[in-house]
Amino acid sequence: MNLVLEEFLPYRFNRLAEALSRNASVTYKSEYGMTRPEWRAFALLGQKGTMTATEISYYSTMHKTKVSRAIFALEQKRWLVREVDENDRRLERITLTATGKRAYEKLVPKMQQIEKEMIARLGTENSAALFKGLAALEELYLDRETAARARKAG
Amino acid sequence: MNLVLEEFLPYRFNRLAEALSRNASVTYKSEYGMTRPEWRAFALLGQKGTMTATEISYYSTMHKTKVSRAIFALEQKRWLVREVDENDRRLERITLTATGKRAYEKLVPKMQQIEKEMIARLGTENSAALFKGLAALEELYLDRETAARARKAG
DNA sequence: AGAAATTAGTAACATTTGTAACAGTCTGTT
DNA sequence: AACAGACTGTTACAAATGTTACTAATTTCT
Repeated sequence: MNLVLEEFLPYRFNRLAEALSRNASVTYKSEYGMTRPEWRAFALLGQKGTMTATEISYYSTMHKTKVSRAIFALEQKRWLVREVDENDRRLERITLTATGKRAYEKLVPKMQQIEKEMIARLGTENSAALFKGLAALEELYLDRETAARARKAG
Repeated sequence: MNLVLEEFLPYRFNRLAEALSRNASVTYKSEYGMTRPEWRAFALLGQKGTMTATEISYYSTMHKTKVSRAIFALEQKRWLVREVDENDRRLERITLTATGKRAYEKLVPKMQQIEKEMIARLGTENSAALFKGLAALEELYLDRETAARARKAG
């Protein structure tokens, strides 16, 4: 009858997720004034091009109201524009503006650098172990489609 | 210039942390009506015995206002009592009541079972890899003391 | 065709969380 | 002793998030 909180896996994951996010967010927060939901939507738009809010929600695993607010904020910054889809007028096609794309091109290398340094500090062996473990967990704990996307992404 | 959100480590950690927490919280939420902050404080009190709010905050990595609210809720449930420390009257010594301890003894095995099943599903090899990777990350990304505690905890 | 159900996105409301200020207590210096 | 500074825990206020309800558009079913 002895549970040690610090060894409890969900707690360890939460603590690490917070630490890694804090570490990564320094750049997009301080240099670009973005929140985490904004960063996620922004990263997806840069990655995939035109998307709808529902698609952003799906790929970012964020609730649609959160996405709605993030998109609004990015729109205020003039980093994206919306266009009503003429075939289905419920949909809004969301696309980064030229300004938004420039910001994306400047921000992404910095974010990649952060991740690269993290993996470098971990070392080859530890990061191989980590990635193996993460992939296995994702397979088990993310819904089938999400896991398939993660697996395919490698 | 191509960042894939689903491969981005902080995002993967956040998504998994959410999934694992959701999975674990089913039990303490539905059966015991506890929130996550309450569960963390409760688990620590059961684990370590009498503590102060500051100590709970330290070991749970939760802000003191969050701890304050969690303690208040657990007190309403009659699961803990406070006693002002006579040597330093700023401090409150917090201890589980007999009722609280009974709940702890009933809840902990269930939570351990959840974790055990998770590790079993992962398999020996994957969980070994996962634990190795997590330990290495904690070493790098949690502050020195926290990491030392985690390492010592094994 | 036309009613009923579904979908996309937003808005209103409630809850949770974070930030800043606070009262009470203790410590150290003079 | 008395003052400044630091510490513990709570409270008041602000910001973020989640839940529900809604409008408008589309699809489905009869």
